[in-house]
Amino acid sequence: MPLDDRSTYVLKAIVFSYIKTAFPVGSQSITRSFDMGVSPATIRNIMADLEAQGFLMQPHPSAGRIPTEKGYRFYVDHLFQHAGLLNDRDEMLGQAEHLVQRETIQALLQDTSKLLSGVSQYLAVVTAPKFSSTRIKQVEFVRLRKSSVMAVCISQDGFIQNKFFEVPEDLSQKDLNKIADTLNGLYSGLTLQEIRQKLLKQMQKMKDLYDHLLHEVLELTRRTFIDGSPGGVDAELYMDGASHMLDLPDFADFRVMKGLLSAFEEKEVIVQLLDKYIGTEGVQVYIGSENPFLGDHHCSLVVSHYKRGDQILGTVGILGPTRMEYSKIIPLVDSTAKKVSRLLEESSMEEKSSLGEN
Amino acid sequence: MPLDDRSTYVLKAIVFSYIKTAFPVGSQSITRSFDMGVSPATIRNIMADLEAQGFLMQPHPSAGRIPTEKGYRFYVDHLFQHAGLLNDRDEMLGQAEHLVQRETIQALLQDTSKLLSGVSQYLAVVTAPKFSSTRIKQVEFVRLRKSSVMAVCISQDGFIQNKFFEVPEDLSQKDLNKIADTLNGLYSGLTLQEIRQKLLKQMQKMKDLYDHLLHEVLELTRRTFIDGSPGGVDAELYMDGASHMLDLPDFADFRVMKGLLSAFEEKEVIVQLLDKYIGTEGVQVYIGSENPFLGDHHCSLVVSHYKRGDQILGTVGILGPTRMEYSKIIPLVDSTAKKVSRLLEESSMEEKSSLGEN
DNA sequence: ACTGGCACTCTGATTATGAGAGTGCTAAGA
DNA sequence: TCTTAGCACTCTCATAATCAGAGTGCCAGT
Repeated sequence: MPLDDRSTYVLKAIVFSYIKTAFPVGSQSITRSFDMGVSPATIRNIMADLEAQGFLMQPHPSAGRIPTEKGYRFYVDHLFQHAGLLNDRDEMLGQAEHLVQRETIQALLQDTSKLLSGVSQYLAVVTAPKFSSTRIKQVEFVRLRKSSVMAVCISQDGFIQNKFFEVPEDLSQKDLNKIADTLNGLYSGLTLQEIRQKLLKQMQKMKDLYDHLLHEVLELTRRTFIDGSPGGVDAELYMDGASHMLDLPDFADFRVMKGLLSAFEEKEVIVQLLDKYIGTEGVQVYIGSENPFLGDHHCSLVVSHYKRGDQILGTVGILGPTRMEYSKIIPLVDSTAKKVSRLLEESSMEEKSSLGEN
Repeated sequence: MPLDDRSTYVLKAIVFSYIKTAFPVGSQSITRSFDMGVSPATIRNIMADLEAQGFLMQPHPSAGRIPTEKGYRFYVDHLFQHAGLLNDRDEMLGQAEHLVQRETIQALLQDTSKLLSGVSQYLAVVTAPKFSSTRIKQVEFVRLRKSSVMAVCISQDGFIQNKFFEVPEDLSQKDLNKIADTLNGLYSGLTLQEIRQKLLKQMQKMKDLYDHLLHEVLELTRRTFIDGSPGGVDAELYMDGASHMLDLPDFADFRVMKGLLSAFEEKEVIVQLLDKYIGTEGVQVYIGSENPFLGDHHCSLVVSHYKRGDQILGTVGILGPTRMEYSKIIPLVDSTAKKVSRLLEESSMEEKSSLGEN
C-alpha cells in the first residue's frame, strides 16, 4: 500500500530531523518543528503505522523513532518533492566550480577528492580512469638497466601510467626511441581494446616476414598493453577525509570505527565497491545493507561518474554514515562529477585545436 | 646524582611493566614479577625517590607509578644493559629480511612501510629520497600538447619523478628526443647540485655563440632541474597502519585520536617532522615533548635512515604512543633501514655490471 | 638499612534514585 | 470515523551513594 500524503510528510520530517540532530524523534518535537495542524497524538498514530510498515524503528521501547534503511531509501527517493525540507543545499552547489584545469588527470582527481571531503565533511572517494578503457596518446620507453625497460604510457586524458618489464635482448635507449616512434605512429589514438585487435591482426600478417624493428615494436606493444595491467593496479583511488568520520556520533562505537578505518587502508575493497556500480547514469545512492560492505559499517554511498563524450571514465563519490545529509550530498556529488567531465572535455578541446595547429 | 644499580633496575622494571600492561605499576606487583629479594616497602622507598627525581609520576595520589618522559628516556638510553628485560625482541628482528628487490625504489619503500606497520602494529612512516640529492640517470621528454611538456626523470636509485612545464616554442616529439639525448650525454650521473653548477658555466660560455639545439638543451635542463622542485612535492611519504592506533588504550581519548588522524592526513607535517632529524647516524628515538608535534599527540618516534654508499637518502620510522615497545621497535627499525640500504646497494651493483657489459 | 603493620586515600564498579521524554491506550469530542 | 486530551507506564540518562581493592606513606621494630 502506498503512503498517503500526510504519512509521507511525517516520515520525511522524521528522517530530516534525525539526520540533523542524530537524536530519536518524538511525536511532540515534530508538531513543534513542522506545524502541521495536528496534535502529537495523531502523529503518534501515524508513527505507529510507519513503524509497522518498516520505515521506522525505536532504539528502545520508550524512545522516539529513528529511520530504518527502508525509511532512508524512501526519503532519498522522494527527496526533491517537498522543497521546504531541503532549502539549505544551495550553499554547496557552487563549490564544485572551484575545480580548475590541471596538468594531469591525476592531479585534478586529487583536487576533487580534497574538495569533496572538505566541503562535505565526509569521506571522499574518487577513482582514476581504468587505464584499459582510455585512448593511448603516446608511449615512451626508458632503459633502466640491461634488459629492463620502463614504459611510460600517456592517455589522451592526461592519465599517466608506468609499466616495467624485462626484455630478452638488450636494447639501447636509441633503439627504444626508434621503437617508440614506430609504435606511436601505429597505435596512437586507439583504446586498449582496439590496440589488441590490431596487434593480433598484424602479428598474424608478419609471422613469416621478418623485420627486426617491427618485430620489436610488436613485442613491446604486447608487453605494454596486453600482459597484465600496466603498473600493476589498474584503478587508482583517491581518498580524503577519513578523520572527519571520527566527529560523527554514528561512529562513537569503537569497533565500528576501527572496522571502517581498517577497510579504508585496504583500498582494494573500496575500489571493488565503486567498480560494482559503474555503468549506470547519474547520481546513485546506496544505503546500508543494500550493499554488504556498507551494511557492515553502517554507511551509505553517494556516487556519480565522470566521462568524456559518452564514455564513463571513473567514479566520484562520498561515503558517510547512513544518517548522511543526502539533500546536500547528492547535488554536491552530481555537480562535481559534471564539473570534472566538463574540465576533461575542455582539455581535450584544447588538445584538438593544438593538434590542428601543429 | 646518577642512579645506583638497584634504582636503575626498579625504574626499568616499572617502564617495562607499564609498556606491557598500560596499568600503573605498584610496589607489590614489582616484587611479584621481578623477585629482587626485597619487600614492597623497600620498593616503595625507591619509587618515592625516583618520583622526586622526575622519572616517575602518579596519575592520582594512591595509584601505582607510571613513567614520565624522562623515565622513558632513561629506559631507552639504558635499554640494552639488562638483557633480561628484552628477551622477546628476536621475533621481530628477522622480519626485515622479507623485503625483496623491486622495479622502482618507490615500490620498495611502499613494501617497507606495509611491512613495518604490519609487524609493529604501530604507524609506519617512510620517506622517499629527496629528488634533489640523488644522481640523475636519465631524462626523457614527452610532448603533452602544444608547448606543454612533461619531463620524466629517473635517478640512479630507480626513483622516478615527473615534472610538467610550458615551453615558449612548440617542439615536436622528435625534437624532444634529440634534446633528451644530448642532455643525457651531458648530465647523466650527476646530482642536482652538480648539474646546476655545470649548467651555469655552460650558459656563460654559450651566451653569444648561438646553437639552436644546445640552446634548447640548456633551457630545458634549467626548467627540469632548477625551477622549483620536480613534481611539486620533493619528498614523498609512505604511511601505513593508522588504524592500529585505535586499538591502543593510550588513544582512548577521542580528542587525541582525532588530532592524530587529522595530522596524518596532512602529510606535510609528518614529512617536516622526519626531515628535521635527517643527517644523524643510526637509530634515533624521540620521546613525547622532545618534539612539539610528538608531545601534542602523546607520541614517540623511532627513526633510522637508509643510504647508498655514505649518502643518506631517506627515512624509515615508526610512530607510536610514548608507551611504545621500544625494545622491539628499535631493533626492527634498525634492521629494516639496513636491509633497505643493502637492497639499494645490490641494485646499484647490478646497475654497474650492466653498464659494463653494455 | 630493611621490613611489617597500619591508617589513609583514591579509583572504579555497582547500585539506587529521580527527573525527563516518549509511548500506547482509552474515552471523549468533532 | 477521525482526532485529541489525559494518563499510566516504561525506559534512559545523569547524579549520588556505597564499597571493595589497590596502593601509598609513615612509624616502629629488627
